Amino acid sequence: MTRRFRGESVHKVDGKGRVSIPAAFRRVLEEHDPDYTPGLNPNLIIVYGSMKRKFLEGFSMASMNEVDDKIAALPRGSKSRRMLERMFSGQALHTNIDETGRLVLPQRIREKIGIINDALFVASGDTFQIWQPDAYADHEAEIDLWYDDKENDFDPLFLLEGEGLD
Amino acid sequence: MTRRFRGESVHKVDGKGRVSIPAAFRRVLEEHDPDYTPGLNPNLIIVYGSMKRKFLEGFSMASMNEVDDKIAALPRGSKSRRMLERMFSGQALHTNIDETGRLVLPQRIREKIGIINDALFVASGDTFQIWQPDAYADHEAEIDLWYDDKENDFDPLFLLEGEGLD
DNA sequence: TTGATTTCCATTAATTCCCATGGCATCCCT
DNA sequence: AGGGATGCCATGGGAATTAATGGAAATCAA
Repeated sequence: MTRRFRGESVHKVDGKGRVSIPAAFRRVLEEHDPDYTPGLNPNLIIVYGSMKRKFLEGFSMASMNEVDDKIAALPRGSKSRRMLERMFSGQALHTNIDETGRLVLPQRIREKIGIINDALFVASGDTFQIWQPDAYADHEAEIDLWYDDKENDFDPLFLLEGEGLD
Repeated sequence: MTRRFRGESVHKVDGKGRVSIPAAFRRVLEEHDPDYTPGLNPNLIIVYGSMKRKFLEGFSMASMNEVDDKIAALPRGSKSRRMLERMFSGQALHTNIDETGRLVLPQRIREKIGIINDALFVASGDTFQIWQPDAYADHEAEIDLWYDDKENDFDPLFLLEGEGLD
């Protein structure tokens, strides 16, 4: 296993849709782009998916290839395969980071998830998510509630022991 | 399992957030970083977690990978998994020790646990914790309270027999 | 040809790098 | 056993770099 995305941070989005990608994420994208060489700009895929989805998902080239391969292994014409293909082929955008470390989010995509001035980047294993900050807070509220029930010194690692937890 | 963290000590934090990591801890981090080679600087992950948590948790690469794998084994979309992913992917920081044996704690993280001039490092099995010294004292007091309930000659090792787990 | 998209340059704050010092503990040599 | 010499450890300070962000000029595209 190589290096994963890690961390969260908020960045400004300007009128043209430009956003800085967290520097730490850039390192991962570079490392996972087979075409990358120092001095060049790493590629990545932004998946926006259906209207239901309230965040964007960023894939390194390596992770995307992995997903593509898995999809390709599904029976041709199966419903799952068609669904996945639509999402990861159609509802996705191949782009790259520019020399100043920024990514351009087209207006249509920004509108879809309600981003205006700020974008929240959150690492999630071998992909990362981009949220409109308030939407993320709402989304996480449920988890927070559940967590608030726990003892003050509850260690989430306990969940790894996987007893009867959901 | 190999060598574990052991001991506790206080170190200065300067204006830039630099703190020396206890030398003994460094040895463990080096040993547990698959990418480490003499002359290089070992990587580690600092997990800061939710607002509730009053300390930082330091993971060697090996321990972190172990945790990542266990998380990946949980059912996708379950509350536990999302909770853990948020904590160990989002609320965490991948960093490394510099040539002088120091670690940099970004301001945001220092503020979160109230660290100003000093940081207390406490070993805890295969991870270690970083506390604002006074906060740790309070925390210890709670543990002492619990311990005071036990008989005078209560041997903590008795807990290993796994009777009344809580 | 007008709005949108890229490039290129500029600024400031944050982060990293490099060099320096004093304190201990160890080693070693005579 | 004395007395450096050696080396790692904990810290500090300043210089050099990178990161994040803004704005204007140059290109595209329909």
